[in-house]
Amino acid sequence: MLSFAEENYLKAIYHLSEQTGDSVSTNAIADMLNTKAASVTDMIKRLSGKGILSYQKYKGVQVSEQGRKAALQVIRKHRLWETFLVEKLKFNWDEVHDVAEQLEHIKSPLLIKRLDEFLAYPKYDPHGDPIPDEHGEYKSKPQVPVSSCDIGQSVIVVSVKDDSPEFLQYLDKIGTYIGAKIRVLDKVGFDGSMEIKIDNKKTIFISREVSENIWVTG
Amino acid sequence: MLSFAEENYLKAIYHLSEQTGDSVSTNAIADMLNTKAASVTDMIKRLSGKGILSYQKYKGVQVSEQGRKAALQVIRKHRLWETFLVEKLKFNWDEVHDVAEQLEHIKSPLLIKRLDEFLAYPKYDPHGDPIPDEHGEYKSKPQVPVSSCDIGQSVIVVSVKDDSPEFLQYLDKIGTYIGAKIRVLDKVGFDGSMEIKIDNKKTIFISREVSENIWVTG
DNA sequence: AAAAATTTTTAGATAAGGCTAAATTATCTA
DNA sequence: TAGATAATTTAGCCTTATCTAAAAATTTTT
Repeated sequence: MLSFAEENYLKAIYHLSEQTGDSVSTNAIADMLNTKAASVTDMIKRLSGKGILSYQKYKGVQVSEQGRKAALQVIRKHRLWETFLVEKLKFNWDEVHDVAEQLEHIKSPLLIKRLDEFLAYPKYDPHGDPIPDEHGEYKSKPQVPVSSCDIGQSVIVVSVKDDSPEFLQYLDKIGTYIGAKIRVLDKVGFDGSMEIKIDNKKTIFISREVSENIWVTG
Repeated sequence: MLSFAEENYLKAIYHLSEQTGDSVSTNAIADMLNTKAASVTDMIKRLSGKGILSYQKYKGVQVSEQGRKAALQVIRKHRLWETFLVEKLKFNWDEVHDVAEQLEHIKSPLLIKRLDEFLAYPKYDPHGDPIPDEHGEYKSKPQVPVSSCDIGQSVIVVSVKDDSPEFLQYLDKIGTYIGAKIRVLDKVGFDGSMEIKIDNKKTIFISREVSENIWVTG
């Protein structure tokens, strides 16, 4: 049984290893969790001792198969709770993260089973991310960042890669949501910004950073 | 902001002080929380320092007004979650306690506000206990233990004072639930047991202990 | 009211989790 | 390839929450 803190480390390390595909560095973990490298080293040792991570001094860590399964269960809980908060309790998608961060650590298999049932077995959370099933299985929709789309392309928003309140509130303001239609009107070579039309209504410019965080499907 | 452990102590002490009306002893707290007197002494000091309890060495503790308010908010959360689990997630009333014990510590005023709304502002939890509102106000139904009823009296079950799975499963087995009708057929002076008829159907004997834990209204 | 029993507190440890400062190892650069 | 720089680990300390054993205070008994 993992503690609250151990689960948070595991989740962060799993996400980092998914991004890079490679082993994860102590500093990267410290940055993500807003903690210090020394604390990370301590925790890495404990999680290695439990068989959750494999670790070589000074060489970074990798998530073991056992760790991967445990991480996916935490992610499953997080995303189910986010779905609950939005679908049932009428939270806005920018309000759910911190609460789900707490709820994901509740220990009760029955609770998660029933919650899943109550939500009618959702496959994606409010940010478009896939919800793993009880075996850790999930399927992602094929998707690419808007930044990689060509001029003239019309696409549908599938997920957002940053779920900070600031970014999500910005998306609300420009009328972008999961399922919205985006047409690429122009790309500015200079700074990578783009001109897009949303739902055949508003035409706006988005920065490169924004275009890299909105993911779409053809 | 109280920690997980502090909230648990406060809740236990509040419940004990409600029962006795008096100041609460270190040992009583240790018993209720399955911990040691020494640990209780430490925690009492910390909670006193925070103004939650008033405390005199060797003389037991009392809950301050500030402590009372904080305790009622934890109890409110606990009972709202229990209601959610039974009403929405189809938990049985004997399955909710441990999960609610975890959920009650989630910190999010918005979550509780929305949960309350989602449940349509329930006044009583699945065990018949009143749910305090956001100001800590609540009204208990007038009620007495079955043990204090007279032969021939017909009453309605309003609440149960023990919410251990064992007791609740026993109540399920004998067909007793919140709202059930009980008629007292006989009282045995020897051991305080009683013969009762439930919903005009089953006639059974219940022990004194059971009759003291089922509360009813005339 | 003194002795015995019980309750409560203190003292000293332990484990989880975190920090700072110093030491060590890797990596980059000239 | 040697120094410089950056990343990582170790060492030592802090806090929270728990424990056992011993000391002190309160109650109960005789």
